[in-house]
Amino acid sequence: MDRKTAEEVPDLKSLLFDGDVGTREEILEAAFDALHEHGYSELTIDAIGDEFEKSQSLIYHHYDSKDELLIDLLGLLTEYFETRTPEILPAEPRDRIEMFVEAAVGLNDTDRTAIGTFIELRAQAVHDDRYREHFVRSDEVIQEYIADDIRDGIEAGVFQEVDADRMATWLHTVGIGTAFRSVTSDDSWIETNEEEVRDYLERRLYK
Amino acid sequence: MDRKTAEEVPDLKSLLFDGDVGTREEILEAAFDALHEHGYSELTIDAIGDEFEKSQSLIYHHYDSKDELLIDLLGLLTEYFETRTPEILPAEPRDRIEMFVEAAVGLNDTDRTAIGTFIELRAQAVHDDRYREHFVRSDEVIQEYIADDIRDGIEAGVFQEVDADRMATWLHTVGIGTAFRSVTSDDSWIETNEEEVRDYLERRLYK
DNA sequence: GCTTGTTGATTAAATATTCAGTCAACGCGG
DNA sequence: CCGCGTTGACTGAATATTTAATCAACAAGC
Repeated sequence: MDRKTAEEVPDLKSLLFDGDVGTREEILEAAFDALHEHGYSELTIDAIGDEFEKSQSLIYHHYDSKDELLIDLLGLLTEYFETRTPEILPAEPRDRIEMFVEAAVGLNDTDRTAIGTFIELRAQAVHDDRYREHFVRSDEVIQEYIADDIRDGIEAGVFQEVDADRMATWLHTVGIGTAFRSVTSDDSWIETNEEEVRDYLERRLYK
Repeated sequence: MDRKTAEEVPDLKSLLFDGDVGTREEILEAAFDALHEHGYSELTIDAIGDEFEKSQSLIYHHYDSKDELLIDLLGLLTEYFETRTPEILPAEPRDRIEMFVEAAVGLNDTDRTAIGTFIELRAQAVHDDRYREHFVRSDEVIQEYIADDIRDGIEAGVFQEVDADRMATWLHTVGIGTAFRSVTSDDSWIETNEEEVRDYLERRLYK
């Protein structure tokens, strides 16, 4: 079923919760792990319970339903991306753009397992508006980060005078496409894809 | 849950099966309709049975399991895209590329509901290699169609001398990203995205 | 001793799958 | 042609299993 080689999943706990890890957080992490292991359509409360040190029934002490738990997890993940993204970006506009491209275009194996989980959650938005809302917002936020970087670069004179919003929209779409394709297909196209994107940036954005 | 306005689903039956519509085909269509209505994770045999004129239990006369049925449906859909795509393309290379871009970038509402179903199936590939195989192959096929069109255009002198495989890879990735994003988010970015893609083609591909 | 967290067992509903039996069509020997 | 056995499509109900959710009881800290 799964083609990943290493079993280790990025430790969401340490990423998402600095310090105070209560039961609620343990549950969220268990849900994330179970989601990663079984996929959304096979995700059961039992499976979440298996990833959870304490009793499965304790989940219902903290959440009213499985649904509510998953929506909470989704909120946590999107919020994480929105707040942490600007914190880890380098200072120089060009480095910042490179980092976005790197993240989108050059996924390593560890990232890919996490991104796969994220993609599966996103796919739920096709039929569930509560999911859709989260991604509408997170797309806006991420895209605005990119647009800001482009504007900074233009201001600093290292980028050409492009339409920042337009290029940010496009870059984000390419990122989503690359991520989706890479977790649902093989590797054969990745390098070629990256070449074209970088070539595009050289011609059109960088001075 | 759903933001589509019109209830009509594209008539798979008439699209996929010309003439001889046996029970097996009716089941496949029912599965497609149910998938469209409920989404993959909420898809039950009962729901498929509801879209199916005959008895629900008859499904098991034709298929060993729900799983087998869905894999069969997937095969049918990918095969459809692979064989029909070249048949409906115009003659001129530039028109052909335009049609690909149109399909990827300018999704109307009817298309979007069908694409949503397709995207949900594709998302299963994250955890199921049987799904993955289908998309690896169909990506290759579609991408090769695009590459061929580009080569034709270069030969005919209407396109610049670009690396056809590289641009085809990139175009297909953009198509996947646009499709995925459009069925899991809102509309606000669509036009901007299209502008950038068309601008890119004008600069980089068209003479 | 009251609140909060925790547990294992239990329930009720949902869901996939099976089954016993009907029916219509078909082939074929008389 | 006429009975008759065979076959495959089909049905409604039954079954087996999975799964979400509940509950009564226990423990610990305050």
